[in-house]
Amino acid sequence: MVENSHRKAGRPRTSVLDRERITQHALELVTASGYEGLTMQRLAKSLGVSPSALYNHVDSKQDLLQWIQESVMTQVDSSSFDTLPLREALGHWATSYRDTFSNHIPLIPVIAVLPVADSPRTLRMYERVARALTEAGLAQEQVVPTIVALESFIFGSAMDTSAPHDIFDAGAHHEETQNFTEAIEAQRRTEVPTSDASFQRGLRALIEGMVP
Amino acid sequence: MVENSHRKAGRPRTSVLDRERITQHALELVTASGYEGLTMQRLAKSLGVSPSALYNHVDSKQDLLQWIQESVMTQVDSSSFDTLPLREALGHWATSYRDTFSNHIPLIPVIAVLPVADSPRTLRMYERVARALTEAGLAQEQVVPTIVALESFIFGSAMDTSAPHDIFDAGAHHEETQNFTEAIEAQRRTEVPTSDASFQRGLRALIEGMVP
DNA sequence: GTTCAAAATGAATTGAGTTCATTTATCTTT
DNA sequence: AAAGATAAATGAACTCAATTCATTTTGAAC
Repeated sequence: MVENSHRKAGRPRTSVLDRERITQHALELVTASGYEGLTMQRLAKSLGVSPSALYNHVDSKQDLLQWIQESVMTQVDSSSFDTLPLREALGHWATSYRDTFSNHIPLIPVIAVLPVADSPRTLRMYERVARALTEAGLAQEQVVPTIVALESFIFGSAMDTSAPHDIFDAGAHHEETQNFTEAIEAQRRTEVPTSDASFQRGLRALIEGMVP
Repeated sequence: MVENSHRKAGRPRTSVLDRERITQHALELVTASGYEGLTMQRLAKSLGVSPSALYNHVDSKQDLLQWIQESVMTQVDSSSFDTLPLREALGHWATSYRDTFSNHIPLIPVIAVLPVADSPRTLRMYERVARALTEAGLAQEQVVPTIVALESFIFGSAMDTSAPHDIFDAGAHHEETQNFTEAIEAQRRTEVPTSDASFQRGLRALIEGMVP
């Protein structure tokens, strides 16, 4: 464990690095060149420091990804629960959640498996949604399954946004896949991107089917 | 591209390796020790061959993962569309799909982004579902969004199954997250695993809300 | 038997994350 | 002001991936 908080004795040299600066530079790297571009070496260079110096502050790259998650989480907008009726609020929140993580897909497998206690912001978000669902009269034992189902759909949909637009091209197999091929064509004619149409459609169904 | 199929001239030595044997051994490795255990080195050793020999048959590890995907896809059961009413059939299919990929989570980001033309079996599965939806009278331009929404939910839910059971422990933050904490407790009392309850609940909502 | 080309080899390359002994710099204490 | 304590930073090294390439092996076709 790395501790940078309560210092006691014999002061060391003042540090160039701290969690905030590291996270900020990591996010800049990700924005500029994606998660493939985020290596400890490059991050160190961006901070003007040697790679090993990072390990005085972060335990591992996994750890760094958690810091990034916590930061990215601030982009998810939960404010609609204060201003809109439940169903609309859920729609806004879910959309914001998906759009945010569309740009941070490699975080998803990390998040999906990590204890929420490590991410206060995530926890606060869950609490806000749970409160809204409870106040709307949803049976208490259904609150968590409802949130998890929505989140699973959101994560899956976020990954879907990174699919190439021609992902469904059947290539050589058009004859054997008539129904599917024609459905693709029909959808294409609507001129709505498949991932958006799918997200809207699924989200509506989930909310109407699970939320009072 | 690697071609092992139509041979023409000057016969070389008979190969120890082919797609089938490579895929089979890769799957054994994955089953035995997960995807972290699947390295080209270990795969080569399992096949009694040097790592570089693999590259006469596979272009890259990505390629190998696609082979695995194609093989794993056979475990997804689409037969219910021949025997059950649409909604029940979708339920069976989706459940089988999720259960299959619960054991192959690292494949999900690979699949989600890859052209389906590269996976004949996936394509056939889509065709089967598309046909069922079309025959049931679903508007043609809604067929693909319906499938994609279901699949996003399935993938997200599959990832969720690998979460630790105590993922929602709020740790030190119980006071600030009353609603959520109590919801967790209520859900726990049902003695149904959270991931299963969530999947059932979301799946029902999606089917009822999207399928005639 | 000679030829030819695919298959297999093994050494080398690249690039990642991480560790560690050592040095640096600054605060605290005397 | 000097000494002591200690976090921070360094640079070299280590491990372990995937992948490449020059070379050798080998078995079918002629």
